[in-house]
Amino acid sequence: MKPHRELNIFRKYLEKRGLKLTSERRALFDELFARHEHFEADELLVRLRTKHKKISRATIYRTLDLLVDSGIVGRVRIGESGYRYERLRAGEHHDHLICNECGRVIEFFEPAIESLQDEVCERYGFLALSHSHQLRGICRQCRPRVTSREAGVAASAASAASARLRILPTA
Amino acid sequence: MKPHRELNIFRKYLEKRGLKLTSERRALFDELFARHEHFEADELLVRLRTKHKKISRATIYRTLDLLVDSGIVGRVRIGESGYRYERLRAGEHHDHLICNECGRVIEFFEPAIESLQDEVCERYGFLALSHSHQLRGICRQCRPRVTSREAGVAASAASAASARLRILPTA
DNA sequence: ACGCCAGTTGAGACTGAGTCGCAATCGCAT
DNA sequence: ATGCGATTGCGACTCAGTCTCAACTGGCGT
Repeated sequence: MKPHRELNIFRKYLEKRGLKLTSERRALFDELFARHEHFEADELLVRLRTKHKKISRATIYRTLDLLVDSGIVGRVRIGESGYRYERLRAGEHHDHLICNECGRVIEFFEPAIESLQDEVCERYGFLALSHSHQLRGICRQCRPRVTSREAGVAASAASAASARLRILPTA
Repeated sequence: MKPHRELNIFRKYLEKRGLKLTSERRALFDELFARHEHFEADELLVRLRTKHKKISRATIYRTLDLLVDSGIVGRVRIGESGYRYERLRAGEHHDHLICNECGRVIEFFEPAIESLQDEVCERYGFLALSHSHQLRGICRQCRPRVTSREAGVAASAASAASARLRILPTA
């Protein structure tokens, strides 16, 4: 459970470019690996403020940048505004199903999609460096609630959606 | 070429909910369908400011909301900040390849990916309402330039990337 | 163990994108 | 032409994230 592995990666990352493992960076790292898989910058700020020590917002963001750069943490654009961060297990990769109702984030991995992506890239001579793939909608838990609540517009949208399974191409 | 079709959709959309086709909405619509496939809100603001009439930022955003809601225009989160809009040809749908170097946006459509998505949703009992799928990297045109410029770090990243075609899972 | 100094921090000003409230104005059905 | 609900522009506001800079500190060299 102890994130020895990640800490070492981070340590080495810092060392390699003459950066320091300050108490703030350490505290942030610990908080992050204490429990949370997904989190937002301000969430961390509050959490650290109340629990441990006060760390300025600037430092949170700066440290998060380092963690992202070192590959330990991923930065995702989920939802309407701002970023969301998530721990990255080395080598692993996944995409997201995001519930518009409860905000739940479901991770999924579909190798076949990945290889089709590769194919698309080849087709266009495109060298992919990263990708972002999210589906937004209603999760299993929220579906009963939603369909019963909004019988009108939403229901027709929902039924149309279930026929084609994608209706409002957000991207 | 004249976007009669879209104008009518918009007109009907407004009518249906007792909204008005004001000169500002009309100007925005025209500008949008004059040429541009992809654009940003501020781009429109500037364009309209200089060319035709002055339209406030608030109105730009408000009108864009209507256009998105009416299904004529799509709102995409591309790049680091803010939104990007694009005209939507009815029924069509596509995803994006975005070049980190030149900003070029390549549209692609891969039916097989779409149906795999549907499958994933089914697996999780998830009702998809929209999706967003983007690959970031280097486009064909920029590849020679980039690899020659940055022989070191970038090159190793690039070669690693070409082996697996995705390296830094951004989402 | 100590000192040094590049790297780091916090505070708060700043930015950019987008939203809001409200008084003045306009579209359009009658 | 009239009336009134919809719409506009303005500017103030929010929110997330960045920047500046003086004060502070980790950890290498001795």
